[in-house]
Amino acid sequence: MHDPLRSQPNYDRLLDKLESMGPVTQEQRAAIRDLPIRVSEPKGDEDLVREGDAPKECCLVLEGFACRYKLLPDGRRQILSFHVPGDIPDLQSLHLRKMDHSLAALLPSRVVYIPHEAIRRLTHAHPRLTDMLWRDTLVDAAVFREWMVGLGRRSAYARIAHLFCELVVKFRAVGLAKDDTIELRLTQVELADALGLSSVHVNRVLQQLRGEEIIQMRTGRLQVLEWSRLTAAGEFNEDYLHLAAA
Amino acid sequence: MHDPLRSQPNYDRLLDKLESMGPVTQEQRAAIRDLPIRVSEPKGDEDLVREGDAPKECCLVLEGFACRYKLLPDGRRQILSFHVPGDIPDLQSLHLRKMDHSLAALLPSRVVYIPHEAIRRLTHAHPRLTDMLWRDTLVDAAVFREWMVGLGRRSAYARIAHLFCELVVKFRAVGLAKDDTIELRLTQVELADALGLSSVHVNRVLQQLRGEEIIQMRTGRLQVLEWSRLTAAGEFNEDYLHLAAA
DNA sequence: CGCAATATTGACCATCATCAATTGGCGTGG
DNA sequence: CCACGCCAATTGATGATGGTCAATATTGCG
Repeated sequence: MHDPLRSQPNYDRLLDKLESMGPVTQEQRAAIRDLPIRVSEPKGDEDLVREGDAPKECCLVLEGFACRYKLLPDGRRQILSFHVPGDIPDLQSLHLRKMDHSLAALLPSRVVYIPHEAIRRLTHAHPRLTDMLWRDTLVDAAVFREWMVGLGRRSAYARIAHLFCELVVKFRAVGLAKDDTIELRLTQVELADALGLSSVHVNRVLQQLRGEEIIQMRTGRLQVLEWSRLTAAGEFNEDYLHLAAA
Repeated sequence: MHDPLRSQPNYDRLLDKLESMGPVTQEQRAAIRDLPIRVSEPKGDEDLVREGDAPKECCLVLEGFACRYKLLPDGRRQILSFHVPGDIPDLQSLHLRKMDHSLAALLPSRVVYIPHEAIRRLTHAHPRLTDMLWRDTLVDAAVFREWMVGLGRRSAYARIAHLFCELVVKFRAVGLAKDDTIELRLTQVELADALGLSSVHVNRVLQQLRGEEIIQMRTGRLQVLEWSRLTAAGEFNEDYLHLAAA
């Protein structure tokens, strides 16, 4: 579980993301690479952090796929976000002591934990990096807002189309899309929990999207056959992902 | 529209909020009070910032009531958050160039606009203030998450009860609640747009909540008759508001 | 007093949830 | 290599929650 190594080569995805926001100096890059880390390789369906915890470190996803979620008293679940390599899904724990939701790996993944104290020193020493990390949490919030619109106002059909658009764009941004295809290992139950739907209904809408030849879904693989029809179906506009530089 | 005055006494609510997160030194307090501002007094139902804008300043609410929202192509609306005095609803614009949603006053209000450049200088000079402002945007995101759960998984009845709980707690936190009563000037259409419901259905559920003598609602006035039953109905737990110090 | 916005009501209906099987895919142990 | 078992996907039947439409009643306010 513990890994004494430092300066693993795996800040690359995170650095890529930060560089997409603006220039990163050699000094800043070095400061990030020097962050102490603890490596972990969760199996699929394993909680990384739980609601109620007061973690002392943040989790950076190196490989795999993760999500954040909340459980209701009766056991129903709402998935709040999906996370790809380069994301720090619980960066908010740096400033919010107690987790108001849980973080889980959805696939066997590789993550590193970075102590809050180290991040705090980093941010206090490098205001530009602070801005970038802050910005990252703000994009996070922007995605929440877009999901709220879907959950509150869009039909099941549009919601699913929209989520697929978002995932394709996010995967593409981290080099995990081959053309119009992504490796998406989500069960229909997981999709339903993200979309505020029942898995039965998700199943039916997926059949419709396939029948209309807008997408193709085989085991763990989503292929977009007609991007324009998918974005139209989901009323998708990627502005909310704020991929352009700050 | 423009007001050359500086050091208005109205940073009090913001300073109160920051102080609730941790100690604020005299120097930091002075730095905030010295921020240049432009005062504005929007009428009710007036947009302060619009989706697509690239604002060069942030908006601090001094008095009144505001909300953020998104419009769908067909004109339907999803309200994303409500804001009370002391809030900086569009602080995210400091790091996200283009607004992905709009900000509007719901009542005649008083707000000030603070230039991004001034805030940026402030944060780069005062890492502790940065942490606090960052934290504020993180609480914002935490509220989005809780709303997502409501929109995705809770019944109309629970959603409304939950929102009322949240509003009472938020109003109380800024001294705008008298005992169990708040001045809540929201139309049923506005409630519906926040809750992802139709106004007709909101009306019916409100009647139920009144009939059960859990709340009382007269014009612009919400009184909670039985807090325990309201929180139970809404499955409300205020942890997500992160009111306790960092 | 009269307008305009808001709230309320009733009738009807669509979307989506629930429940309960059944089918299919796939890894594993014999 | 094949049968078993498990999980995920699929299907059908039924019904509830909440939407839509349209009319009416209220309320605030100039």
